[in-house]
Amino acid sequence: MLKNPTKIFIVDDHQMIIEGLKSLLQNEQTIGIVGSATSAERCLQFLKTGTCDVILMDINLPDTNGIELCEIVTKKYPSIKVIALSTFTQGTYVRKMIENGASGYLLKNASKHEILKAIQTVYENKNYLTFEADQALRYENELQNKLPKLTKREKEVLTLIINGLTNHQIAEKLFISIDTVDSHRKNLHSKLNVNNTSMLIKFANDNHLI
Amino acid sequence: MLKNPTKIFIVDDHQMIIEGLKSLLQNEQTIGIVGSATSAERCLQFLKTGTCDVILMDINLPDTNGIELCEIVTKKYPSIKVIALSTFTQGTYVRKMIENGASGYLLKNASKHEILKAIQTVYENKNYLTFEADQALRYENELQNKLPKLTKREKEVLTLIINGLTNHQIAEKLFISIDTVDSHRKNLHSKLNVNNTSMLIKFANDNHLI
DNA sequence: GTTCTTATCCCGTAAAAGAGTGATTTTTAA
DNA sequence: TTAAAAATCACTCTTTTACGGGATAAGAAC
Repeated sequence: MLKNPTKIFIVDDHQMIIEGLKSLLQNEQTIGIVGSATSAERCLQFLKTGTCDVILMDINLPDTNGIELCEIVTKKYPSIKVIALSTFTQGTYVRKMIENGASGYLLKNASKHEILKAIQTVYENKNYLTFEADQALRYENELQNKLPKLTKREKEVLTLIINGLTNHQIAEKLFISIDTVDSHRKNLHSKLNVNNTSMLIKFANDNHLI
Repeated sequence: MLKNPTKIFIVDDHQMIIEGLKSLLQNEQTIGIVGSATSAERCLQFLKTGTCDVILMDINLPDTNGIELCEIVTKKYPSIKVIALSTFTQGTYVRKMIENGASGYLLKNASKHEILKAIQTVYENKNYLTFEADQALRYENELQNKLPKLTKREKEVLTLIINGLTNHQIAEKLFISIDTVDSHRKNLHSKLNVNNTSMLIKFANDNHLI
């Protein structure tokens, strides 16, 4: 008994990656590559007339980024599953793709075996995260939970501090008193456990607070 | 009259890229792919027994990075030409690869035509830089020339400031007087045209001074 | 051999930031 | 609706920066 092959579409601005994937997958009977695109726009163009089951989608695209494209596609075509393709496993990327409807996350050094497994898994309505992506996600959650929560105003003040403004200038910009700015600053210091401006900036940069 | 095909070796930790390049280049009579590796170590392993004319080399490798590998290969096997492969065109990368012996720089979204041209160019002992890499290099040089030159001590002090140390702590660490630290700080301010610590840090970060 | 750069140090003043404590109002959430 | 959290402002005091002057010695550059 022969199944219909799973229809795959590839979006990546690197022609080499597209060729690589085609080359890796072309001899598989269970799947068929129905097309590819090097930009978000061309991908959407294809979907107007064509169809597919699974999209292998690069995160870094020239026009729209993969995260937005993912959102558009999964909302407009709920039956299509998206697997994110990336060189990196930064927790934020993984999280954003999942939040925007991706069902899977693969690294570009994935083996043929892993790619096939990912495709099969998402085709069965399950999620597939490559090991590193899963780790990154857990790690990010862990970190995020350990970081003190800054209020909206505190973040605002912190941003201005990082941009080189003095308390006086910040006060003017936000239409508040210098004492208030000073209060926010003191709270930032005690929350983040630092005691001068440069340590504050260092902490913010190190932890991508802004 | 038939020429011997140019022997190509590929180093990239992404199996997809290797497959893509092979797929793109396999039908070219002028070149022949003699092998590939997913790490610097395996590349060096190959070169002990095998040979090639041109190596297409990814900059970001798991073990040694491409910049070091490039240096090793071009010193040990001067007849081999290296073309750097990268997703990014950051001036520093381009410069470092060229400094370490690379003859070419390609982006991973290069077309088949450009790849062939690059291979041919470096095989003729000339250099090939993709447009973006060339631009990035010029831009970096331009920037570098515009930036004020900091002395060794000033950079040292700047680094410590960025790490959150006060003048007092810096003075202790460098075994100099607080007044001296203050002088360096004043010079940094006037050279970089800023007037407080956070602007100083911002400038340093924005221009990759440290 | 003289000038320029670098690194060092000192003085003094004013401004800014750091730190403690307390208090009021508005928003948010339980 | 009531308690908690966030945002606001005020006052004091200390420490740190910012910035204006200098000055000196060693070494590099010319």
